[in-house]
Amino acid sequence: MELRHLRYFVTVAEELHFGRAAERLFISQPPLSQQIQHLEREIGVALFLRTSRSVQLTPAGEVFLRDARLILAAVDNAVLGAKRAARGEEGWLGIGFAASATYDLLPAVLHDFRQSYPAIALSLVELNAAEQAVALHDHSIHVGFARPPIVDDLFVVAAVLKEPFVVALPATHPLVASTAVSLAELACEDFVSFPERPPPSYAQCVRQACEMASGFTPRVVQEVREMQTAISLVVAGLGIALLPASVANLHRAGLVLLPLQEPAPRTELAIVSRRDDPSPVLANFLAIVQAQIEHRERG
Amino acid sequence: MELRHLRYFVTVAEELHFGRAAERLFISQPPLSQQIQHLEREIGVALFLRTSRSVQLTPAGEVFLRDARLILAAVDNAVLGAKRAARGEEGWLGIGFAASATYDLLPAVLHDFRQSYPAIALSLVELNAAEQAVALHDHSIHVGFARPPIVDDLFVVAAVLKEPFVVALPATHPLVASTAVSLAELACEDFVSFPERPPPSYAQCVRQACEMASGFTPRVVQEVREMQTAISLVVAGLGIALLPASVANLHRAGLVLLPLQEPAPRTELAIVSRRDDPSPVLANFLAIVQAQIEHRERG
DNA sequence: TAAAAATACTCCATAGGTATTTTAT
DNA sequence: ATAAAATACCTATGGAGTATTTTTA
Repeated sequence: MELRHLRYFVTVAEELHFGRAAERLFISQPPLSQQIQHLEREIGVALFLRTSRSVQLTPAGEVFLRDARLILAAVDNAVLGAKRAARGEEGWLGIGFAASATYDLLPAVLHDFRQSYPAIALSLVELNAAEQAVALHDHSIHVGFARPPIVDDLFVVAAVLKEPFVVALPATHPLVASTAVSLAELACEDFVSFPERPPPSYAQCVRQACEMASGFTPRVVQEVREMQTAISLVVAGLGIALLPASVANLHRAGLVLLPLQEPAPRTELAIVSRRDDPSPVLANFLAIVQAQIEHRERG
Repeated sequence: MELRHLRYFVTVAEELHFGRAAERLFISQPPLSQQIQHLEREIGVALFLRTSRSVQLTPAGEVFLRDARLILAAVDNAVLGAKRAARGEEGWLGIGFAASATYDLLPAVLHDFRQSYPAIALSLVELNAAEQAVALHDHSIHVGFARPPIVDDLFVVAAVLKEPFVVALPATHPLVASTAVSLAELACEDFVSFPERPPPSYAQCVRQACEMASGFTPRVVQEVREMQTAISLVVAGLGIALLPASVANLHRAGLVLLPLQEPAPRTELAIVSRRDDPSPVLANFLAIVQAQIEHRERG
């Protein structure tokens, strides 16, 4: 069976007259009769009751007519869907993000993207940089947000953000009176930090920042995975933490966030995707990210 | 576009290899490549990204693959549906029934029919005999239950029931002490009855029964459309009524139903359908009715 | 008898086959 | 160098056209 049979059948069912139906289909009447016969023979059921004076649908024909119309509409719809998908307006986008990834840029980007492409299904999954690389490889995500350095020729990496650090202190800490803290002042503090392995990781950024700027290695008393947990431990007095500035959104009673004295090291966030990913959805997403970044740099 | 294109596309999408896909489709590779190209040209979108070493779906191809599979499944399903409809297992059946039609046979028939053909949509509508004739003519029902005589060459009429009358009396009526009543005893009673026009009607049956058996014409003090209403008026003491015996199911406080003395006239119920209706659903329904009748005659 | 569907045949467009070329790894 | 898709060209199936017959209202 071919769509031709369905198109012909629907037209005959609408006209209930082979001659007029053939006219509408821009073919002559005999081949139309034949095609309908082929169709009936193939499905093994009479669809029309014909006399030389009248054509009417059989009950099977009525049922088949409904289905045939749905199928033809589904075909048109599939073509439109493919076109929409080619424009990146339909489909899905898998996004991986590190636990340390911005609590500020990502929500804004997601909001903008939803606004522009409401029909795209978004799949968000928290992954560290190494997991993101694997997920990009096996196509389970299209894009990842992670801390550089990310080195893989399969990927394109674009820096999206250079955030200053903030020092997270419990409200009881002697430094809370300061307006800005220098890294050197933190050399003897206990640190709450994050897993360094596998690299690249945010914890690495923190350690390198301390080593480069002030020559000390932070003494980590507690390792956690989530920003939220780190803050809880700081509030509980287990230590202090260096966090990306965007966590300012996560204010909490008993928590004080102080900026570092300039010139302060910064932590970078990058967006990673496959160089060979042709997805227009991805292209649209990257464009939205770019627009959001530019908007921030201007505003 | 033809279903061939969809079948070929789905196979290539499954194999991601034109050569193997062609093998599975029992054609050679070049025409397969061509058909996919035609498809892509027609919908104006690339569905595959090919190199000489690899074939992969574009995002548009992924979306189109889902739709193409649904369409091909819908086609198979439409064929099965038509076959089921031809066997009278799918479709709909419009049933008209007179207000006086049995409160006994019809529910039993509907129950049996539902049991055997659960996928048939039933459309029940209360119509008098004249309205049923119109509805049968314009195909808004397939079958009607009405009182004979029904004379129209377009129709086949089959008697399904010959019911005795029962006399409906208020509990306060002097005759309630009797075990059976003769029609002659009712000559001077006030009657609650039903519209005689348009014929044929149940009210005609009642009048003719009285005239033939006892030579009187019942004095109708109130005309109603529904059996339920007639019973209410009888209970309220406005008069008596001759009802078909099947209303015994509609018992009510203050209502007494008495049989007529034999030989008593009977009222017939017939089932009417179009002689030219080829519907296997109708055929199945008539068979169920027949089976129910035979079951009653035996039981 | 007339309108309309079916049949008989003819033709050609195009699906599909074979041979070969191109391309990317 | 090789595997695989694309291209070129040929063949033949079957869809569509024309002429005619059959059917029934």
